[in-house]
Amino acid sequence: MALRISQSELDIMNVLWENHPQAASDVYEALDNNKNWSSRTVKTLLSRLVEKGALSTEADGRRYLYTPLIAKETYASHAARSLSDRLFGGRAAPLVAHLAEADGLSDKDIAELEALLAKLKK
Amino acid sequence: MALRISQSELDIMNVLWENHPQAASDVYEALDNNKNWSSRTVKTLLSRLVEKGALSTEADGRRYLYTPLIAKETYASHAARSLSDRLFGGRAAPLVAHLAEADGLSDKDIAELEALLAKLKK
DNA sequence: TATTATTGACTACAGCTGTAGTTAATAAGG
DNA sequence: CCTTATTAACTACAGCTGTAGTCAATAATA
Repeated sequence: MALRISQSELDIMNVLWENHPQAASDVYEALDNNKNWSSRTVKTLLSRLVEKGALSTEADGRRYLYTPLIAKETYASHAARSLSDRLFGGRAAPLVAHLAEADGLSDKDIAELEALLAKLKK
Repeated sequence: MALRISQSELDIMNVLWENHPQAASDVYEALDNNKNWSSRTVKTLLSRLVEKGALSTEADGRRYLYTPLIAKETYASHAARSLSDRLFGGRAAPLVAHLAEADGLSDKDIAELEALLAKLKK
């Protein structure tokens, strides 16, 4: 349930949510520009995610291909709710207010949110 | 900058954001119903928050009174942004969408968000 | 076939976290 | 004044995290 995914692990998950299955080396390269980890570090994080049950492996010759076992949606909903619970007593509005304040919502963001709200009202 | 506040520490901060300054024993009692920590644990968390620069202390006889050094708003904005960055590429709309999906926005939430958006558009 | 590169398995290690226990000083109460 | 309760300081310790290094097997290459 709790399936705690750490910051660094989340970077790995994001790569695999984008595209999967992928081998460790693929993940390493997909991260390359942003992160400055050694390939060992990527391997370690992958192993930990497998242990935690966040990734599955499938053998591909001598190596593994990794695939997320939990959907990004699932994790995201969980994380979003957890944040709003812990900081705002579960209220979404203050959270959005803080996002807006932190560096502003674009016009596109605003339009998207309005559309979303309209849909929710129905 | 990064000022990492852990889950448990955040529970302490929430108590002190509600009301401050407070002594360790006050914090302990304010938490009592929810959490099942020993008073030692509360003290440890308070000390760590002081070390981290999240709380200041002021002597009150033989004990300390604790006061937050960072505002809840500041921390909340930071945390909200960090989550949306790490999961949604900084887009607020998907985050709200996930909140909504996770257990629904109340009518009041929706009204609040609409008001907020209206204000942002100006 | 001998060498080199790749890969998973295992090991490392310090700092953070959750969750206290122990000690020593001191304040309060009888 | 002696006993008890309170409080901060220090210590503990396992599990998680960030960030790799080493080893051994095997695949690829010369």
